[in-house]
Amino acid sequence: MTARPATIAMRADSIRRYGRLLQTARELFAEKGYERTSLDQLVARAGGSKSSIYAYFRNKEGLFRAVMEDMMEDLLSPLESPGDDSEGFENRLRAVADRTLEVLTSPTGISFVRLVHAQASRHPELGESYFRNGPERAINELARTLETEIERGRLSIEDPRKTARLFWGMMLFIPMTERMCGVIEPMSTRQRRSHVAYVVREFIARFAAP
Amino acid sequence: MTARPATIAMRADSIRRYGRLLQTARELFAEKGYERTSLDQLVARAGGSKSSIYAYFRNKEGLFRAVMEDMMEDLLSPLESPGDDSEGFENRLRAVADRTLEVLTSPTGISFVRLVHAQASRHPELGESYFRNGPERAINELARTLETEIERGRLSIEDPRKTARLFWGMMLFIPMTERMCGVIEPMSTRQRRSHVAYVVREFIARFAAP
DNA sequence: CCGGTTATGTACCGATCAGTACACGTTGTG
DNA sequence: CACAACGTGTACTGATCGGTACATAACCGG
Repeated sequence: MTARPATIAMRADSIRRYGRLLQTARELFAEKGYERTSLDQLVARAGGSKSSIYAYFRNKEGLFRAVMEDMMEDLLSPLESPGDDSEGFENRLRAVADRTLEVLTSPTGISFVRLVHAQASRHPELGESYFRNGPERAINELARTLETEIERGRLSIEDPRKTARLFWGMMLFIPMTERMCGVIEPMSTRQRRSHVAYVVREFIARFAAP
Repeated sequence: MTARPATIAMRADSIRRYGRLLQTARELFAEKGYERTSLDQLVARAGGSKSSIYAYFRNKEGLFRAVMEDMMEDLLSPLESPGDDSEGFENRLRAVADRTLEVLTSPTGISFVRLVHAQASRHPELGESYFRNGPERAINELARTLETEIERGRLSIEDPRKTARLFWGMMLFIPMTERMCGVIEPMSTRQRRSHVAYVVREFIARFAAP
């Protein structure tokens, strides 16, 4: 297939091939789902051959796991930025909420969550891993932020973790559902900002200390 | 396959066969998803033969659409109960929220939502139809209830529809996500009641008129 | 420059799929 | 009772799937 005479060293070439297979598999799984993606299609689009797939990933399931790990890393890493304490509670909340909403409602994010939900029964460790590193982490980190804000006397909250769950629900549920059902396009920056501003404003107003 | 001599009139027999195919297809799609369910499996479990499937549903896609319409009706009908005005706002809110949470986090509900989300890109009308008859209706009905409560001076809310979206997010997002990812079992009645009571209490307390 | 090892491309395999052809048995009608 | 119409079961088809055997090509240390 590749007309390139391959004068380059095998090592580097293999790495490139590996990355290309992984990237293309990602696109295909995102477009068509796991079952509707065939390895022949993957080879046709990415180049190389099925032998490479089985050498690198053992089988289709192994390829899927590798793709999902790769996607998870890419999607969750933007959410790790620590948040600058100097910008104040409201701005920090807005920043982290906006990043989260952006990632989750993006085409890649929606495809990823669809794959996780659809395959969670066959791959329990996938659903578990996503939940622990995604939603649960977001809840815990927000809870810690809320605690310090409580100590400063700015919020009137009894259980920070439960309240963090409420916040993420208010922020994400409807936009996510709309995107998952395909009734809205990916959100523009303006739409996102507007939604985030509204929810954060409501949240702070409603949960502020009297 | 069926040893029954079929002395009954064809008409009634066909109806039973139709219903049995629909019901069994529903179970199979819920268990294994659309792509992993084969029509041979369906015939093996439901009895009858593939000819009947193609006579009744035209093809596999038609069967899928029929199954999803059937499931949607079953799932959404419990949510139509009007709600008794005499029991007061808080109790009505609790009742409708509990029914909704029960339906959506049940095994059937989770399977249905997974199918909708997974097939929404290939069947835009399916995602649309679910969203309009499910989430959107729930939002609109809650918004109407909120409006009357605002008029009575009990709530301090500017935009009832936006607030209804917040409420459903608080109520459903985390439990649904946990179920979709497979990190919790179906909720017990106690768990559901407890969650509903917490969210409703918080909601009313935070959004009450001063 | 050479021999053994590894990676890759090609051709193929059995299994399984959605969909169909066709013949059989049942049913309502003359 | 006979005949036409219809619904159903069986057997099949061509296509496609994941996975593999094998030959070839590129690399390495000697």
